[in-house]
Amino acid sequence: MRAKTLPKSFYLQPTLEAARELLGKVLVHETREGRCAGAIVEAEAYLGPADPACHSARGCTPRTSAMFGPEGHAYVYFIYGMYFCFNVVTQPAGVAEAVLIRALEPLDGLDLMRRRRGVERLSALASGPGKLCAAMGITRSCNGLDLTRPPLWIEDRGAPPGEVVWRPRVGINVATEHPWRCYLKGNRFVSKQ
DNA sequence: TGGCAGATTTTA
DNA sequence: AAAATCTGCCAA
Repeated sequence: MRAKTLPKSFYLQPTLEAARELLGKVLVHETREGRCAGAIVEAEAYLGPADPACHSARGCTPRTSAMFGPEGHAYVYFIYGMYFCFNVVTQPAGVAEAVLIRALEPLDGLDLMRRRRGVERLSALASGPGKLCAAMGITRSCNGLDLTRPPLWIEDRGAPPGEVVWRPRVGINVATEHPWRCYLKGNRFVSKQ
């Protein structure tokens, strides 16, 4: 089956549904170093100002402005002094919700991903939000990019995603009671089962 | 295999 | 001061 880039309209759906629909889709990044890609196997929904764990709950700031922008664009932020996290904006400009991509199954450009990470094991390359950004070469400069075209986009390669489970989100200290993290059951590339 | 400390810098 | 994290080290 030929790969199809997800159209902008894909991102305009309730954020929880977008998170589930993103599982199995393929994130691709092209840089001077080469091209790499991975299938999304784990994601978390962040549901705007009413969700205290969502960055937009503290208003629009220079850091979070991309989440307040149009759907289908990237929201990338820097965390813990050394990692980046990659999100997909899922609502129109002014409605600040997003899906955090938490883990990928590496598909293309495996050597490049290994080099960037300094790790050999395939299952350790992108099994976490910080790891996948390092492996894919996603940094500050990707913040706000339109995900419907190069150099950073998401495509559908027609693979059946598999069984989806919902669990509480990880790495947060508030609103931990909601099962807004979804992943492919039993998948070895997920950050935490 | 699981828990914990340390790394490191941006943000409000 | 805390952060939507990761790694290495230690114990069991």
